[in-house]
Amino acid sequence: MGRTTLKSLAQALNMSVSTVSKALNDSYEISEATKKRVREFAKKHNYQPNVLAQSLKTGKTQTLGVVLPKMTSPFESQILEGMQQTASQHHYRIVIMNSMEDEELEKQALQSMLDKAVDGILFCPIHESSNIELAGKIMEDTPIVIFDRTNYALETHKIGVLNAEGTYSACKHLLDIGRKRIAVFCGARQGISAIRLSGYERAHQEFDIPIDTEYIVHCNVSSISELHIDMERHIERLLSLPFPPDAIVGVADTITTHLLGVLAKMGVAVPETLAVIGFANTDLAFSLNPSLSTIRQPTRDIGEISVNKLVEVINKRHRNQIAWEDIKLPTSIQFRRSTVGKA
Amino acid sequence: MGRTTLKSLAQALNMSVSTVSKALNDSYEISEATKKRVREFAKKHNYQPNVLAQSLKTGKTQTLGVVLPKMTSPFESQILEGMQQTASQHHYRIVIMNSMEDEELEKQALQSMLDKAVDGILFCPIHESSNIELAGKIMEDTPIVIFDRTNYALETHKIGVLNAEGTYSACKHLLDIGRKRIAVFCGARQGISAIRLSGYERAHQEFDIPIDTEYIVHCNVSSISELHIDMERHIERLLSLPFPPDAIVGVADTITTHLLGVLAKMGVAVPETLAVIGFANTDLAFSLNPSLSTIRQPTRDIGEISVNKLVEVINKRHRNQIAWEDIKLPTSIQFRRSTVGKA
DNA sequence: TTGTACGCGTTATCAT
DNA sequence: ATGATAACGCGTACAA
Repeated sequence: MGRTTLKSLAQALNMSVSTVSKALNDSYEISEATKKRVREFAKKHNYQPNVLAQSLKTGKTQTLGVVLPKMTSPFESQILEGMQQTASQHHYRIVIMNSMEDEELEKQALQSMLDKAVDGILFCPIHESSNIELAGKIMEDTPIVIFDRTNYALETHKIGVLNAEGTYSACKHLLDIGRKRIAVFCGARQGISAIRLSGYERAHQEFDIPIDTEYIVHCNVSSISELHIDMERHIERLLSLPFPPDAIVGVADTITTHLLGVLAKMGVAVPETLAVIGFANTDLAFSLNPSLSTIRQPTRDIGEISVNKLVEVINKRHRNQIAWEDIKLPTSIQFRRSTVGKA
Repeated sequence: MGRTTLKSLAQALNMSVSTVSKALNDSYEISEATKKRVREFAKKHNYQPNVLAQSLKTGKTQTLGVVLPKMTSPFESQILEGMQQTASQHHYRIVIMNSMEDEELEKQALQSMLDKAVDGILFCPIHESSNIELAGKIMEDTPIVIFDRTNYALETHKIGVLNAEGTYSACKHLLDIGRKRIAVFCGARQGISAIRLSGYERAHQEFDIPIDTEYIVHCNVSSISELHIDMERHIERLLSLPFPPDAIVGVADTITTHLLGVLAKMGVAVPETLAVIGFANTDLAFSLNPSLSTIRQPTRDIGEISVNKLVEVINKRHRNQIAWEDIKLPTSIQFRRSTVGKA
């Protein structure tokens, strides 16, 4: 059996295709009587309009593209779920392209969006300037919204978090509870990591505590095993300093969570010897032992707002002269045993 | 500037649309000379075929739909990433619909796939019979592959894991290291949970150990906080039995990981008082303290094989008389300190 | 109020 | 080897 189309409906109902089309689209030029007849008949034969044909005609695909570097950690999947749900409310579907932190793959992903198969793009770039010209070109006819890694030189809406604030609050918390010698474990020297580091610096300035550069650690995050080795090395070094730190702040999910594992393996007492806090969006923070104090990002909101903003732009008549927003959502801190102890 | 289309190319090159089309599709009826001319010109004006028009014409969308109950835990996102990558290799894109464990939403998700906007569907059902008639109907013209929750009464390819085997191996491991009183923490009484429980039973039969029904615990998994409360209650009960258990097996990711947190909070020594092992696909197993022995599912393979099988069916001429496969991949166990101690 | 005719961009059939 | 034409399913300006 062939699919029910406008044509088949029209034939069966003995009217023209356009009448049926208009009736189903609730056009004012069609009488209530026929509308009802058509609608009922269509429902009975459960007619589903062919979205492809619709899209071809209208130029709208009701599809949003997401390009992001990875999607395995809870942070990304929470964002994705937020996007998915919000998009769904706006009657958009979502196609996901994983750039896998690879600039060439990212290029391909963006390219494949260029063929007018999406109405808008949610983009989390590999780094500050990855595929920037391409992105700019795409933006000429397809709106792009940047999320998470908002330090990207494209004039458009950006949705991220107050990264420096997060680290600042974590440090302030540590200082408040008497930990004055705070080490910080970063990833790369650039990007978000650097911004988060600045919060560390500000906290120290405010509390008039000089920063010991020995305490600023850049970990090798090329792989999990490398990370473990490197962290262990750094911890050993730090603990053998004349003035060893009494706390560590992790500025990325992977770093923070694995840090706790490495410390446990090394037999370092947390929080007695070293208090630990850091960015982490895992639900398992509670299950870690000691339970982990975390800086949480509002992932769901990031996803939701990104989609809302994108849809807003899509529906806007004149895309020039939009006042682009650089939205920074606040992080929230949860104090658990890794900083405050048994309480 | 308008988009470059076949028509605009044809005009500029002063030939017909069909010639250009054939040239770009490398048709044998076009001379090498013109092919080259056309290709170069198209590249220069970076022509991108309109996939919508292509799809409308060919009936193929090069899109796969994924319908799954949730996507926030690492287990699902690992599967998704596997699917995404494999699909990409086959030149398919992926659209994801989240059913959020809700049968009505699942119905909508499936419905929305019905409009011929996808070439095939990767489906992880809410439960054994959710939307089964609808799925059957869809299968009449769009192939479906079931993944993960393979106890679903639809005649098609299914890709899951040897669930009973996993629990069996975990129990065997515990028995081997001298833990003879094993409790098991399950979720619902049906579905995968029940299957995994059967592995528990088989292990006991084989080792000639009678099963104490007090040891079989069904947790309230309606929410995380409920789960915590319920688990704590059960653990208290178990430990005050005349013959308390000396090990616990968790048969679901959430249960296993949160179990460790609850035990830590209660101050129960792991593995001294209770050894813990269970299904869990989190990378954080290492970071948990004690590090967690886990039954791991080959998530990446599940995603990859599901897509491969689906694409295979899509490309098959005669869809009747396919020998449907019920693929069960082996799980793997990683022994860590939560069972074997400091080693 | 309803119907006719055309076009969206592509592929495919049939002439030339 | 190349070109004219129809068709995919839909929306819509225009005619009736």
